[in-house]
Amino acid sequence: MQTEGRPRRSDATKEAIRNAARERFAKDGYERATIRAIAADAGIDPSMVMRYFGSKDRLFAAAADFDLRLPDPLGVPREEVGRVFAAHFVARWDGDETLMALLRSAVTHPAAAERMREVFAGQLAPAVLAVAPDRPEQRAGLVATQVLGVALTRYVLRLPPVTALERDEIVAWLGPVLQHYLTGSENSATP
Amino acid sequence: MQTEGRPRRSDATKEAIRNAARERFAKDGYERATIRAIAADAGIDPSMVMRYFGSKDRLFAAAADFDLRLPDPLGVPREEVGRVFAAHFVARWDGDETLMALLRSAVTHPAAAERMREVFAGQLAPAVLAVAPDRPEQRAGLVATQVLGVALTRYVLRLPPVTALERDEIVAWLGPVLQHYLTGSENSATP
DNA sequence: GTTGGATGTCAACGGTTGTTTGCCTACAGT
DNA sequence: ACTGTAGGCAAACAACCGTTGACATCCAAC
Repeated sequence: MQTEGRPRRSDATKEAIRNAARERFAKDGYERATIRAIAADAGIDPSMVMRYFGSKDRLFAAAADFDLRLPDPLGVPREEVGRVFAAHFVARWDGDETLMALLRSAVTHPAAAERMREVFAGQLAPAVLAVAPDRPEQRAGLVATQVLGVALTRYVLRLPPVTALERDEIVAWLGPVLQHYLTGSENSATP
Repeated sequence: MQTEGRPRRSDATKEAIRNAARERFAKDGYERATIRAIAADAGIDPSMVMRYFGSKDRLFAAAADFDLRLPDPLGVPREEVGRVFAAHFVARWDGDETLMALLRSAVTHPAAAERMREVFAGQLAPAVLAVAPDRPEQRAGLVATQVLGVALTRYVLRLPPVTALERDEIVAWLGPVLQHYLTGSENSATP
């Protein structure tokens, strides 16, 4: 199957729609992000969105293609992997609003929730497996609770004490916790 | 101001509406939970919802009145407060769908997000203050990240590794983490 | 028994949504 | 220069939303 033909004149429009959709989904969630508003942001007619993406669902799928870009855990000392992961996640959340689009939409839109599950099962779980062969899925799940909890309270709910934290402070607090989940045991305190 | 008159015949209807609204808001979030669907669940006409609650916003406010029911932290030994809090939260999430209604709605509805901030500022922060006078708001915020992260991944996103955990296992993993946030310091590992 | 307010139903309004259809324009291949 | 096709726009569709007002019905107080 050929996915890349010769560049077409409409590629720029398609890209503009995708970008506008990402912003709207990130800011408003799936239901409040209307095709009309997305089209207006992209400077074109709503029907163009349908022509190029078929439906709102498929537009969302195209706009919410997310890559965690996790670092290779084998490159860092085992006792620092928690801090490295924490630093990576916090930096990743700030630089890309795709996760926000995914998070805001996943709460009410089943397909978005499924995509979120795929991201963590397909990207986080393998990385955890490389550092902790003992019950890796469970550890990956626990890491997800803490990491998504920060994203939720900081960027979506905007709890004042959490938004007030500096990135360094978050990393300093979260590092030992993720280390606990990655290399600790159920009954141990933080390592 | 008198808030409680003689019992009226409509009190049962009002209560039925509130219960149906709580369920719908918990399952579908604010926008997808329609007044028509709520009224159908309660077995009455949609216009009754407007008569008794005025608007959808005020119905939500009435249905999402949430109490964390936190235990008094002064009643438990200082080194066990993390585990006690963890056990309480996990049990609290299971028994009451009001938090789910609040969480699912807060992601897209600003008023619901504000209510969520009030709950944690007004109920969690004071409890934390009693056990940790040093930077209590910050610690309360950190506890919120972990606790809401579990609620999000377990009950909303339904990440398989998290839903698979038993309540005891969650408490065992979360206890040291909350203890870290409540009584630890930024650079310490073990509390 | 009559009256008056509380309780409830029915139908409709104005607005917004995702999606479809028809038509016009502009450009690339011949 | 001509033509076929891709790019783009405007209008409309059917469905659904929150909300409103007019009208029926019940029950309690006089």
